[in-house]
Amino acid sequence: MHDVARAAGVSLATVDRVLNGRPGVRAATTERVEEAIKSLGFSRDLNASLMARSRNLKVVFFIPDGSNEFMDSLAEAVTRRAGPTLADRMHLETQRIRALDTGALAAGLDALDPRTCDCAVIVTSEEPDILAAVDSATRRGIAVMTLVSDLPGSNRRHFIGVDNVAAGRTAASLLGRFLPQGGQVAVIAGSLHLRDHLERLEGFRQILSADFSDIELLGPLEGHDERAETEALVSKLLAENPGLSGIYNLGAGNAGLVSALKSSGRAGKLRVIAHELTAPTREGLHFGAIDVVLDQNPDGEIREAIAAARSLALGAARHVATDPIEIGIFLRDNLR
Amino acid sequence: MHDVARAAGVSLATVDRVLNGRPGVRAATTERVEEAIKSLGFSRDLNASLMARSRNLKVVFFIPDGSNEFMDSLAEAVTRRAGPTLADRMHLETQRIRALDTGALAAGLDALDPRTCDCAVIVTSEEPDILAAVDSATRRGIAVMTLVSDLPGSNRRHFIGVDNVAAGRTAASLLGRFLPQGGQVAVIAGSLHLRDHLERLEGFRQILSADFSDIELLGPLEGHDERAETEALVSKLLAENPGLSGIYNLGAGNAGLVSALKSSGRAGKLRVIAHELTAPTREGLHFGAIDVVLDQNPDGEIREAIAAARSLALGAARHVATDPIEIGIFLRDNLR
DNA sequence: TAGGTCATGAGGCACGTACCTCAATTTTGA
DNA sequence: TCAAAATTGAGGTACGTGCCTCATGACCTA
Repeated sequence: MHDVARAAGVSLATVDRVLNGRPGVRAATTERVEEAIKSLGFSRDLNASLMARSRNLKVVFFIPDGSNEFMDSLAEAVTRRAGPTLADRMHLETQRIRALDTGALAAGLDALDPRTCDCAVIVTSEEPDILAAVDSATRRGIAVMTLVSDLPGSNRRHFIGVDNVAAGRTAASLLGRFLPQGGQVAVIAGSLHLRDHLERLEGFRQILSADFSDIELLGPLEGHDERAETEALVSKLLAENPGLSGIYNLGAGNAGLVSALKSSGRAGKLRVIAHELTAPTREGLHFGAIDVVLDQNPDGEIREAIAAARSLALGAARHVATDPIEIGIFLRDNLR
Repeated sequence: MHDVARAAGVSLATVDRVLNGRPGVRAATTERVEEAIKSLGFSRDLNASLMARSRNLKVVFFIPDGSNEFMDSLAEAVTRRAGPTLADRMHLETQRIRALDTGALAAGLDALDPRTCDCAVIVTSEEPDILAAVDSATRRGIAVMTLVSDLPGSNRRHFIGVDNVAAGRTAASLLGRFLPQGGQVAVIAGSLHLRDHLERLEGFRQILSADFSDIELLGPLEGHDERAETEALVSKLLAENPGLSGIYNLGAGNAGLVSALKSSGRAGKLRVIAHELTAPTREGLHFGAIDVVLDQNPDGEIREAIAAARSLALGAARHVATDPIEIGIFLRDNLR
């Protein structure tokens, strides 16, 4: 800061006012300071800054509540990181929001006080009231990031998630190789209104039609990400199609999938691919009912979200670069 | 530190002497201070500490040089991290050491000055002179970590690497599902003297004999991780075994594997699994000569090494906890 | 008992930033 | 043109730690 002040011909106090957006600086002076910052390649020291304020960087994660096990593992990942990141003056808080309750999420965002919260991370579908709440939070000086599913058209500063089209392609590519003789494969989605499910389906179809024309696609069927509904659906599917050779469940409800496979007595005889490494899919892998699980890597997503929050806290940078999240592929044999 | 000093009934200076292992403190006093530290749960602030010394935390990576592309990607991962970590007062340096030149590695370790280097990360095989160099560096106060391959029996503070047995199991599990009719599968290793190769082979055999008894195993053959040798080996293999249905190359030399497959005209007709995502394996995936690549995740390894170095710099902690490195599984369809 | 050694306390400066006050200077508006 | 308002400078304290000096007092040995 001394160097910047000298280069711009101003005092430390003025540099401080510019850096922290405090009033009392003429536009021309601000410009001189910003030029000096750029030409010196100065970048503020987040750790020293937090120390000087004797304040932690606070990030609030809004994660859907309900019966979705993947969301639970996201929340657990936040909890796991909370200890270590505290040493770097970051305070992570988790708020569970009733699934699909956009009003509650909007209210949560509105309640954030910019004096105590620097960054909010939300998992949400695209809804107009969320869009408004994100913009309001941004105006108040809280950086908002989207996780898992993006919110295009909003003022969110960053998005972190996997490439779902690639996930669908990968599922097709594996199933195609698992079934060299061809056969019938059923696709089960949670809902065809969900962007991520649609993207996975798109990728799956792409590769199946391009590379594995011997495979006939059945569905997609909708299980609404629920255990009971998915179980009924799969039981019916298995009963009506004795020749079925594979299933790709690109949604949730895996507990139902596994129990239907078990009770049909055909677990292990069909090739099955599912999403997200959770208790039911782990069990499915372990007992051979599921062959492969594609995982969004919740730990990686939380890790990158935290890294992005630190970059955003440094202020200026309009665009933040993070490592892409890789899709995890799990068989019984490489389970953590 | 004030709280600790008060609780122990000593001055700040004495706490500082204890924390930094400086002389001039009676054993009884040291004990009082350490008790106060434990009962208060005090842990020093690495960022403030580095700032006070106006010094960066220096980590030197010793990475084998030569034609091994995986080692190159490790080095690139270090370079990628160097910028961002500098903001956290970490200075990363890479030294490439001629492959298998244990003398050079030992000399490199011996040349480290504890005043300018806090931590060394080495990739090495098990050799007595390396063991001695590691112990000497540790005595001088430099924390040594092993990467990729461990050095049991040494004073290394931490090991970071993947579970190679699990990698072998995963390869077998995939190949087994790729070949539901059974068939002949050849295994190619770099050298049966390398611990990681042996572990992969062990895992591969485990699963093949347990779950896929229709598959006949050919080999292991040794390609010594070299392009030309591997190419000759695979060409001969393909010529002599017209019925071969799969290949698992658990070593390097993938450029040779791919070109042998191409020139035999059987690329895409055999199921092929290889290791490490590098230029030749990417090309193999892209053109269908390789079906799956198992990757050690060099970026993840470097990330965890850096995190571990920070923990080690905090001193006391005898044991450091890091996230396990997951094996990456790549098909053409989820390439980064 | 004198002289020496060792353990400890007290306090200062430094690191890079935040944020405060007060005074001095410049700009603005009527 | 002059007072009021806005802008800027100067300098202080703080954050948690490292590292230095100097003084003091306890203990040991000859």
